[in-house]
Amino acid sequence: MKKKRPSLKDIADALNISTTTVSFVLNGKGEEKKISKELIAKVEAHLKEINYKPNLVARSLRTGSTRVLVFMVEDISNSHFSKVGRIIEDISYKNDYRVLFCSTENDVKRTQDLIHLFHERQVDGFIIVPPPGIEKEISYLLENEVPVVLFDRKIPELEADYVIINNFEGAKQSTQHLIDSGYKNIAFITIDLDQIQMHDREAGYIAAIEEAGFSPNILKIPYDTSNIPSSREKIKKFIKESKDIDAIFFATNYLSQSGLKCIHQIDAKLINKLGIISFDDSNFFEMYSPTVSAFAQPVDEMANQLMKIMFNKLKNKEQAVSSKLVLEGTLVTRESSLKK
Amino acid sequence: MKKKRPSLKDIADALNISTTTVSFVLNGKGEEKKISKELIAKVEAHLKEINYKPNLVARSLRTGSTRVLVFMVEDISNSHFSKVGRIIEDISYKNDYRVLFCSTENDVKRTQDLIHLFHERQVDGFIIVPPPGIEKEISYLLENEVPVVLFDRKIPELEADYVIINNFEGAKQSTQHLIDSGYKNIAFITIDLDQIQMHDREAGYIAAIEEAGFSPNILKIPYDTSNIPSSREKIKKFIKESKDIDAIFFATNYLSQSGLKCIHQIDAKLINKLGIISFDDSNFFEMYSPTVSAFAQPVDEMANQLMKIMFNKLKNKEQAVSSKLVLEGTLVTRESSLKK
DNA sequence: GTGAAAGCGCTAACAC
DNA sequence: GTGTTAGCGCTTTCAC
Repeated sequence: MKKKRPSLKDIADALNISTTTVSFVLNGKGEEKKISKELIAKVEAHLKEINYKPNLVARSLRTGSTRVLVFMVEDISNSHFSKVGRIIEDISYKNDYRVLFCSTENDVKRTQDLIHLFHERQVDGFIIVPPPGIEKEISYLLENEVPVVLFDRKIPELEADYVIINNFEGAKQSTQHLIDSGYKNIAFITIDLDQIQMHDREAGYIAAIEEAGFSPNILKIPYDTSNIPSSREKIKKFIKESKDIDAIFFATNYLSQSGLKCIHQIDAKLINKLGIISFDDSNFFEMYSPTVSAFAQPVDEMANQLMKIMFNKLKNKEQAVSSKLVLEGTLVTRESSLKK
Repeated sequence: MKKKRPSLKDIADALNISTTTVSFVLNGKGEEKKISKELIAKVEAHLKEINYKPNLVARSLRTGSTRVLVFMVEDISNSHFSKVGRIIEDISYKNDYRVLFCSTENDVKRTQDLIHLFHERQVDGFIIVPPPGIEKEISYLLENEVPVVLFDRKIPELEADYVIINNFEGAKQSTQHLIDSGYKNIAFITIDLDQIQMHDREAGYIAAIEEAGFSPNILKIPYDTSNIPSSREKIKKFIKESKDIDAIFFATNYLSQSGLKCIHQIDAKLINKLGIISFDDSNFFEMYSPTVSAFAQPVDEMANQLMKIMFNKLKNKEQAVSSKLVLEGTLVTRESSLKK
């Protein structure tokens, strides 16, 4: 026998008052609406007693707002993204928003599905790390005036707001740091993806290398989450075949982690001969032996700026204040990039 | 200037037909309701042209169903859970359900919030790996006849359905395998959590050890995601201080991974002297050197059974068919548990 | 101070 | 075959 969930009306009937009154009390507008203290107390007691849970679907239909934001990143298990996610979640909770997380796996089809799914369910805003090829869906959201903030990378053709870092500068500084430590034959291992942040990192590496009068040495791995072992093989082959390399700059933190395993598997002592630096920091790098240097993104600042822009959009739907932010990261030097 | 999103009514008006007709076509009931082929085609063309997206909040309010399920696990980045999650997602999609994933971090407060959040938003069903202390919320859901299936562990006091494995048997088999390989001094490293699956694994270990006439040697690590380094220290200390240990059985895959790092850090050659087996498999174990033996849960079968029970509940809300499943896992022997 | 009632966008029973 | 309409549970304007 099915117990129907109590509705506002059931409560109003039980208490012999109107739904309006119950609704006001429920939303903490009792005082404001000058409902008597006693009535408020009575209603609240009853709400608590029956453990009333409002139907948020109905509320959303009425108010047009779900108070839900989505945070779509490449891979939520990547510590860079999950750290930012965590801060975003905290800020949102404080402002009475919930956050749904999801991983796009950098796959357009999947991302499209996710965007439609959430848009149809009326989420209030999107924070997206856009995979290549997603321009159309993003413009669709923009046309429909759904708040969108891009993160980690921008889409140059699009009038969308974003918070990114200066990838070129970061990569250049990282490479320069290896050069300053005395390394002369610095390889760059990156992901073969046509995305602006990857191009910028590569360009930064090349700029530093050429300024120093060295020659670039680049390995590009296909982006393919399902095929980690084959990436490993490529990295191993590359390292084994280029015996003269004395340092490696990895373009992402997950590449660094794969790379470190490869280096270890080739020869347990090899890690002590190579200079290593990673773009993007990771908890793992502090625990590794040797500790691994990294170019760290300002996680806290990024999350805060992201939410500032998002809340601004949420509040002033009309007013299109364009916010395009390029932040600077910091070089975190640890043992792996000291001169060996 | 805000472009209002078109509603069913806008379409009906534009086409000079009723919302009913549009609704039927939209839901693929055109044929069934004997709407003329031409009209169907016309409506579909229009829907496509304006890129109509139904307001699923309104639909949910009307139908009482969101076609969303939640999958709540300890840590979605744990490969055991994410594998099951992936299969669940696939099955759900085929049945036109979406799945939301979230991590409870084994924290009651967080899990309560999550359950309320989703329940108020009217999700259709919950698949939950219950953290200790969550009994009350689960019974609340059950009382409200919300479909719930527990996973990975049961709550003995509760009349909730579940799909788990035979932890006792698995742990016993794993331990026995190490004994059969000739190890005599087998330690068990587990998590200090008052949860039945952990007790069962410990009991299985002890049973095998005592049958063989050996004595148990157990290390319990506090469950605390935020404090991985201190867990590492405990494991290292334990291994260093018990010089006579010749094998270790880890109670979870994440413990095994921590443990392997510890062993490596103590002495790179140590791994070749110790017998190792892990409860729960992981992709990582096949890549490691040596490859790591594990007691694998039947991921595919678990996910399928889980969804079978869930769909059964979803379809027959009334009929309470109790489904409590205890599946058997399989021992996957790899290099780490061969006699050294 | 409190209540009546409209309406958010959709579905589906019923009417014609 | 297609249209009319009630109603899902809630918020909020307006009336008293």
